[in-house]
Amino acid sequence: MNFREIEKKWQDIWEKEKRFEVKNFEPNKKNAYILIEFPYPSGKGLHTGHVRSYSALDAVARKKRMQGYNVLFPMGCDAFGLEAERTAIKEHKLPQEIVARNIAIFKEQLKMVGLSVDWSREISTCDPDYYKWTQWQFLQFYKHGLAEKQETTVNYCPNCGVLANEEVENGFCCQCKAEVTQKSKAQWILKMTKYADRLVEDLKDTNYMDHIKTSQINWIGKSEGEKVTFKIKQGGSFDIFTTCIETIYGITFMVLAPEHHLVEELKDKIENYDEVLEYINQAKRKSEFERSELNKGKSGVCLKGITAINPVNNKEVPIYLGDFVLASYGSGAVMAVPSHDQRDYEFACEHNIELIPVITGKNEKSGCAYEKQDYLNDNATLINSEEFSGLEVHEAKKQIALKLENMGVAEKQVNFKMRDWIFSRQRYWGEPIPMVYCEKCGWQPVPECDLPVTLPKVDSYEPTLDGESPLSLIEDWVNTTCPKCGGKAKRETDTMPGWAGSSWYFMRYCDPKNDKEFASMDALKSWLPVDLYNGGNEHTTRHLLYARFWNKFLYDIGLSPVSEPFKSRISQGLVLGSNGVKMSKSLGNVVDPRDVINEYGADSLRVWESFMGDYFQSVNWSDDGVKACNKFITKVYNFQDILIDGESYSKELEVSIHTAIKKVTNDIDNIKFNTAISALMILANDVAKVGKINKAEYKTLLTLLNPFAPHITEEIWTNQHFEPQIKDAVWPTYDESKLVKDEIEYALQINNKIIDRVNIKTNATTSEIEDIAKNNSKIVEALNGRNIIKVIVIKDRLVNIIAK
RNA sequence: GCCGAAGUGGCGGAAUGGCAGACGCACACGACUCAAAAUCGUGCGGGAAACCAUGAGGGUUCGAGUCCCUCCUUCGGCACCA
Repeated sequence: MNFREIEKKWQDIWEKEKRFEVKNFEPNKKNAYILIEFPYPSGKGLHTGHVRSYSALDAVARKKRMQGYNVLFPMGCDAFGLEAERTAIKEHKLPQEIVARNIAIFKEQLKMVGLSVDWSREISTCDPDYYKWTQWQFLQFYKHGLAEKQETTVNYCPNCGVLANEEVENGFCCQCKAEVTQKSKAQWILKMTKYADRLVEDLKDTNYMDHIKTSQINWIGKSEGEKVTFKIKQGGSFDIFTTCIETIYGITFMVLAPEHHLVEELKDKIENYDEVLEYINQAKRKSEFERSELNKGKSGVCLKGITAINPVNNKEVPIYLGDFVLASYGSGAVMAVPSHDQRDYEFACEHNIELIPVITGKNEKSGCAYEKQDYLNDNATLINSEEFSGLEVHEAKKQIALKLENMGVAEKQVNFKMRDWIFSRQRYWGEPIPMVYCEKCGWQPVPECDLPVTLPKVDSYEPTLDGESPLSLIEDWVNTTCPKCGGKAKRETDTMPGWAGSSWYFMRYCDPKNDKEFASMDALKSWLPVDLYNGGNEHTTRHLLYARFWNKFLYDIGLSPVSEPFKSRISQGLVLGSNGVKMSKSLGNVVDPRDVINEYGADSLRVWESFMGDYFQSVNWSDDGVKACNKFITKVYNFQDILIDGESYSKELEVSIHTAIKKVTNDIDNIKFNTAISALMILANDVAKVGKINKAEYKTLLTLLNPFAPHITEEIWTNQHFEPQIKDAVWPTYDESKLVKDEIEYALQINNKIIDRVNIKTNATTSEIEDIAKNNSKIVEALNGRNIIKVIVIKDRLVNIIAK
């Protein structure tokens, strides 16, 4: 049988019929929105790992349609990004060309899989008709005060300009191996932190898998504590944030981020300023990630000649710079309590600073700090803390905070781990940020009627050495007029990050051709929220957060109908190469779906990808598995040879059929595709054993298999002239009463050891079952006169007799 | 370092706290064949057995792959979260 030929035939028919095109409103039908993260069309094309989620979610979509839903199952491309730009530079082509080429490959691959995608809604983030609206939405952020320019640091390579984190390897440029430093730069940011609380709070309105909710919550990282002002003896003051105010009497030093403004302000008073400068320069060479690694040692330098005053007892303590303190979190300064914080402890050991224990309960010589998570559980009390000594920790926390607040040196503060979203990139291949700078009027938004601000086509779009975007070199594009005063002005040359376009694409799918607005409210109302959103694990924190934030903002200004855009979110496991390593071109373990489809057919590939293992876990690719699924499909195909008449299920297959319907239905709903396929294989085995199958049974089998193997099932269905056509077939339902067998086998145990197995009538009562067990001859023999202490009856499973 | 996920036969993996290994691969034997492939049938964790087996060690329970604690290993994410 030539699978490929059959599949091509049906794919052409579907396309010609526009079988999967969907209307926004379909009277008498409920809408369902099934979404897969749109792929980034890299030059590598899709590998069999991508096909796993596509075939799985396609099965969900196809089943939903047969259950009477109006299903939106769209596809598009996340086309802006670094890789296309790099490839373009390497191949001396335009990124536009590279992307067009990659999209063509990717579409060819996807179409061969036979997905029920509505291709008429296809979008691409680099299409001006699309990014016009990304820009328009940025302007709304700006107009509502959520976008502004702020000083941030960027990775800077003297030869290659600004680098992405990804391009920095151990502090060196991945291209030219030059040393990378951190450079200060004004960049556009979106004030996502304003939404931090709601982004945590509203997770309760979603059905994300628990670990995904946890990831979101941890990323946002809300913590409540005190902001405390410390005076500097030599003049001035600074703020710190702490969640452990109860340890304030244990402070033996303070640590500032190397970038802290005090260093500059107090430079005349710092006795070892040269040494300090040297340390700051060193810190500039490290990325935040490197600085974050505890095992890199506790580097730091003492600011000699200046000291801080602990407001609680006026004690004078030294101030250090330490690169483990980040300027971007809290106030860029911490109070250090080495007896009760491990990191402070290690820093103190390194720099020979004293320890003052202020909480009871732990041997001081244990070589580590007695930290919050431990002492909070120990009902510990304070020591060495003046009037607070003897208080239980929770009480001390309250009273110390109160005292400091009354003194006017502290206030309650909520901090978030999450930061505002740095939205500028000094890159060519992204959406131009639609802002104009006028000497007189400052930053001005491009008038909405002038959107999109299109990317100019240029010859050179390599990053510039002055750290500006390559767009800055295109003078006739940069120079423009001020929308406000009409005078000379310059365009913003930074572009948006790849995350921008992907933060709202699911909305555009609802109304992809709209040229009046990014999507009409009616269209959005009919589809949102997305019922099932699937994507990679690597996107369950950042992309998901950005998209939720973006939507929440649009919701607030009345442009999105829902406050949470995704009802549920799942993430598929990776498909690794057959050697158990992530598929990559350089390792030569990439499997192209086109090769598999040409050899075994798309249906075999799809069934195998569903069957290969738990959807959420990673799994190794195997060719043998495709072969096995091909065998299974062929077996179902060959049932045409043993087909007999019959419009209702036969007695012989009735239980098998109802069992399969129940299992496949529930398993698809619960994202357990592997056991759904297994249930279908069991049904096929039962049919083979019986040696015949009637029309009603075959139709049900084909319907259940259709979401996974849509081509071959439609081929068989059409060959046999089954009525109605499969596209109008209705998903079968099962009858619970038909699942009940007359008898069930029970294991009879004594003290958890199996003594015998017996069949017991399904409708037997617990006491009847107990009696059968007690009177069983093998049990009686094994008991050998021992006393029965307890009998445990587990319905449909076992009886366990506890005897002494 | 932090956050998240996961470790079950030769392999991929099943298993609402209840008979571990469903379903499939590989393998072996048999049928069909001159032969092979395909197909069909049988067997298939270890052990002669008692028993032993779900990364290691503890715990809860009549009963633990599943729940709790301590470790080890692998994978994904990261912006040290004070």
